[in-house]
Amino acid sequence: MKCTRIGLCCYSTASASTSHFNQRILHLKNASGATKLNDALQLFDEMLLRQPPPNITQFTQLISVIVKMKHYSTALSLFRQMRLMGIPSDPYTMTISINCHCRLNQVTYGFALLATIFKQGHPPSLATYTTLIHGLVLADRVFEAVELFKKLLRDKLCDPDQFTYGTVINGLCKVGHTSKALELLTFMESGSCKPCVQHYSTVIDSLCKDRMVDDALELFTHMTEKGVLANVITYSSLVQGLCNFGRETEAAKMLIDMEEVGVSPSVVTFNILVNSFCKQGSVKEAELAVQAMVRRGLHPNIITYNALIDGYCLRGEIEEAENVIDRVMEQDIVPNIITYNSLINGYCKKKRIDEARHLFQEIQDEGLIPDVITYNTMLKGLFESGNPAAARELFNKMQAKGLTPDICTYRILLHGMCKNSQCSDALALFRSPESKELVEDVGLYNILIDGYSKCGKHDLAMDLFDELHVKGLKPNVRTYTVMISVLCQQGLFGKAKDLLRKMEEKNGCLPDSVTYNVIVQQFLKQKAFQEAEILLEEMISRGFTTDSTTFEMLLNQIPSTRQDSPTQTIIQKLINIK
DNA sequence: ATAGGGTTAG
Repeated sequence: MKCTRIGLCCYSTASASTSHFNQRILHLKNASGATKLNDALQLFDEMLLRQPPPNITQFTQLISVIVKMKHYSTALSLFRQMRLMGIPSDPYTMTISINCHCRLNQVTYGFALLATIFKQGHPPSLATYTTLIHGLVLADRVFEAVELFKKLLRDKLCDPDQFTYGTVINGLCKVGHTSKALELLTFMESGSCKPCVQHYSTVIDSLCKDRMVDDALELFTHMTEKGVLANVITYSSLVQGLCNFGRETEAAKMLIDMEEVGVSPSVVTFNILVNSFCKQGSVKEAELAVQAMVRRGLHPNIITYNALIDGYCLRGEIEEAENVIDRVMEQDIVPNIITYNSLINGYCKKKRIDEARHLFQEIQDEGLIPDVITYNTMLKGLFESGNPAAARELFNKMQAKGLTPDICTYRILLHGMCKNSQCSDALALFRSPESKELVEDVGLYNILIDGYSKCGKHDLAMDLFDELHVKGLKPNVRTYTVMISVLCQQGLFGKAKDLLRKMEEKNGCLPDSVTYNVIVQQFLKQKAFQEAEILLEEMISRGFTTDSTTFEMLLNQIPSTRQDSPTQTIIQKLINIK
């Protein structure tokens, strides 16, 4: 096609190629597969070289395809190439560029482009503003996002639409300002841009995550009354919220409810239930839920099976877990690192450390990369099998492989070292510069205080308790329990009792069942029966009960007490509870 | 004709 003059020939060619490009763009929009990106880039090159250049809208459409595939830097480089070829940007391409920069964590650059839009003499559109608001949300600058949103309203720059509201509501939920999100939802209801199921679902989900399941259920009823139909995601969020609170029965009922109104539960919905049953140890119920999903024509996926495997492993039923692996393999589902983490954990719990080590090696030979959780599991197993040296070696190895230990790694290490009479090594690790970032953790102090007290170094334990306050960390119920135990072991019973009162009255930290058992046992050992009885009455009235050790110590008192003595009365009360 | 957001599982 050699058209040297502007004429009919060239015009018709351009028009033919326009529809040709349109077709290919349309095709790409619906395509999926490995060659999609390359095909798009190839088409872009052809379009860029075409004389006369194709319509800007075609470029916009094509680059949008690339953006949807999340190739933001590539999209930006294509805009750069267009500029070099003399194709000017317009408010549409600018908005896409802003979006790309925002996704690449360069919201500041996005605002620079906003200035360019102004300079070009265009008033920015709602889409541009919404993109920037979203950019601020992505950058965790939700306060500024809300300010910009308010500015739109105040200065009447644009009327927000469902996109804008959706972005702001999501941002508010993301930073935990669910009540503000709820206010905005109410504000929408009073205006002309009514909230839809997605807006409600976002807030419902956030309420569930804030542990306010009943508020979530209330909002769910409210949206239904407003005539907005819940979808599978709304229901799944609620199922999840209920399960997190141990309300599995209501969750299962929710599943029935949704089917009655014609919303089909998805694999995700069922997985939430399956997982929840497994976590609370009822793998049997979980298996029934899996059967129910299969009956509905849904296919369990690796997440379903991982839940079952983990459930069996937690119960120590390794054989059952291995059977699930076989079911996975039969269906050509590929196990992932999470599958193996559960299994390794199962072997470790059963003290079958050699099998754990073997599996750990085997998955690496297969090309799977262990994550921090794999290493944490192995470390715990090695310590518990009495091999701190191997644990230490593995800890070095994980760092050499570029994995950053997390707070759990340090807890496992410190606890393991203390248990294996390496308290001073534990403290050295705790003080080492590489763990500096993570040591602002009460849990680590609890472990060290406990460790030092158990090896008789009470002074050091007390020093650590003081240090915790200096660092501004708040002791929790475990810290107090350990400290109470330390004080008792030193014979400072008065101080122990004071601390028990102080934790609650001054620091708002309620003693739990362990706290009471620890202190009661100490008093019983000292034959301070009256003190023990007062505390036993208190713990019973608070709904706690004795553990087996405490109960046994009490029973041992029976021969030396009268029938109507306080001790026997308490024992009778405890029997009634149990 | 072309741009922007949103909720569910290990």
